[in-house]
Amino acid sequence: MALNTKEQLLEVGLSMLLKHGYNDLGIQALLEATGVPKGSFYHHFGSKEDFALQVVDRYMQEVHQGLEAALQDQTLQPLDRARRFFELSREKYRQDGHLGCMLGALGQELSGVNPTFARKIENCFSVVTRHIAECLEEARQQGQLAPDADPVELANLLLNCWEGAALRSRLLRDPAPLDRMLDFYFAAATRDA
Amino acid sequence: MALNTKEQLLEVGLSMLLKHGYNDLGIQALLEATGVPKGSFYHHFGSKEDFALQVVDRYMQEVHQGLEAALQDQTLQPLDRARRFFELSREKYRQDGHLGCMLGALGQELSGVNPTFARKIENCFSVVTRHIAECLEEARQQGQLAPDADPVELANLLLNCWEGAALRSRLLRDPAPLDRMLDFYFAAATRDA
DNA sequence: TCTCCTAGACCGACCGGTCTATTCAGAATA
DNA sequence: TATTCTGAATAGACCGGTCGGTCTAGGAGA
Repeated sequence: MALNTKEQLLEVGLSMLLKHGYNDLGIQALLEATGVPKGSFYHHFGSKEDFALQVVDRYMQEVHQGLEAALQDQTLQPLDRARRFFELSREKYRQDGHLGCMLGALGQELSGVNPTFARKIENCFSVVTRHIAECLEEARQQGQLAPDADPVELANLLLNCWEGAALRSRLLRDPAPLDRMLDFYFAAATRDA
Repeated sequence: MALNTKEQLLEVGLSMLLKHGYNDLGIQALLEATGVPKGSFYHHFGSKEDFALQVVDRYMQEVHQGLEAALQDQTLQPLDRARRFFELSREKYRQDGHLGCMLGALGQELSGVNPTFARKIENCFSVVTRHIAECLEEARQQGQLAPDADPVELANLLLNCWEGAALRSRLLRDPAPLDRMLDFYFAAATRDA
């Protein structure tokens, strides 16, 4: 049952962390929600911070699933693959109740005081942009983007703007800002291809 | 001294809130930093939440100063006025140690559980976009933007993307994402004017 | 004196984390 | 196969510290 218990803590912890953020999530509340006793929690995790970092890892597993599903889809043009990834993310946000992106939320909450988390989240962003940049480079080679376009910078822009739209979507509990942002970005990026 | 005490709490509270966020900011720490006794705090503020909401009001006063300084500058073209506002904001972030925008940080941290804050922050964003939209409408009329451009939507896009860049800037303690985002946005917005 | 504000001791609740006892599946031994 | 052994996992009482908030007393200006 050990694996199940840990998995359950991570899974329920993921949704609670998304809603409450880090500091507003009490261990006790998590244990009550899962029915897991405290001893088990501290058997599997060294501390609350360790736990949260592992939740982020789990979150990133899902992100990578989305990246793979979208960016490896050979039936789409490279640029459409990139857009597809964010549309998949939008659907995930919808399932979670329009709470936006956990990386953005934890990044904002913790990066002012906790360098470990700041590095962790920035590293996650950097990994995602790397994949997207590869995809955009392919788009550039196929003429979907201007020949002098910088895929790495374009990928960072895309992700950053997405995170801003995700914040607004969280505030409004409405996915509309996400779509508006994608429309604007892809129209702008392709205009002078 | 009453006014001074309250002002001091708001001012020091502003910088501490920016760095720590809401839940990680203890009343006690604020009182130690200001030398104000607890009784005074609860004389001026009904609760921690009330205090934080007033800090946001104070933050918005500064935002409005920036809006006025930039958007009323008749020596600039309308579109340059809008850009100027964000450049002023960027300079403010720099002074604060590249911690980004307090609205974005509090919005991310609290909007999952606290509807009062969610509404408050969303309202702040909405007020800012309204001013920017007016400015963009002027730009449209002067031919700096396409005749069929939607100033309200463009203003929301601009602010949302800015907030995303501000998050990344906070993570990296580096203003570069802010400038990249402005370059991209204004190039895109003006291209088909 | 009356009102506003300062002053800080004090409160119960809750926080993250520790500790010890117990359970239990499976390896080891015969 | 029956028994013992062992370590991982469960279980929750318990800890000191800190949290936001209350209360009462004192001081200052009208």
